[in-house]
Amino acid sequence: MVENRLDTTFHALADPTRRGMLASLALGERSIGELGEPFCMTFAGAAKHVKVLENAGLIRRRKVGRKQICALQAKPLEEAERWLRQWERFWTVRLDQLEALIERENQKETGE
Amino acid sequence: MVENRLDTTFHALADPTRRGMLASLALGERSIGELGEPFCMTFAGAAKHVKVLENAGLIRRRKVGRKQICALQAKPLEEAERWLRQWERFWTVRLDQLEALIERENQKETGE
DNA sequence: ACCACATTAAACCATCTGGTTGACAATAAG
DNA sequence: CTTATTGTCAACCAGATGGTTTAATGTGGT
Repeated sequence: MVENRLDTTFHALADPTRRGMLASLALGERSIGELGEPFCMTFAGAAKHVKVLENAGLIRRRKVGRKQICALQAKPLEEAERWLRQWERFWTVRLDQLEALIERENQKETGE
Repeated sequence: MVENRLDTTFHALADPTRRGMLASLALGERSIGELGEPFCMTFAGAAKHVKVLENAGLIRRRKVGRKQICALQAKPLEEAERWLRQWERFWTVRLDQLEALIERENQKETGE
């Protein structure tokens, strides 16, 4: 189901555990055990999240002795951010006109 | 499982059909039928995607006659973009040093 | 009143997800 | 060699997802 790069990137980011792991990696490299430690979770469970991040290209692993050291790989994040930036005008330029329009509609309809 | 705003936003974006619907909405308002039309899919199937987008706060609906007119609502996109921008330094400032480091590691290990 | 259209809701299905457990492999250390 | 550490793999589970079909609702047009 998940096919292209944006799919896998956004999917990887749609989970607080994985975003936490990325935040942890932002502070420095971590082994899988270290990455999973903050979350109440089995080692194998954490390893699955790591694999999702790896498949999305968001981290890179290298072996050091018996440890797997993970490091952040931000390229896919850049692509995702570029895609999102495409929509910037919809929350800036159009905001004023949209808001007026929506206000008017809300008064007529739900009034949320 | 899906809890906070970033979760629902990223999850909604992790699907090409839904991103396509957003792209369609970028050109103007659309009914659910119009949104689903480009994708080989049942109406009910398309309506489910629309509901995901709505739950993520990415679209807003209003009733016009017997149609449900959907309009883009970009606020959550802005939040997601802001979160992603947080990582910008990892694909800019650190890129040079990281690349050198990774190169050295690759030569020693896998050589991917 | 009646029919066609736009949408909703519910039941169902296959697959994916996020998590567990337990068995196993590889490496460091004693 | 033996043992503890670090990680992989496969099986399993409950629940979510993405899709279908079918039946029902609401609305507009005639």
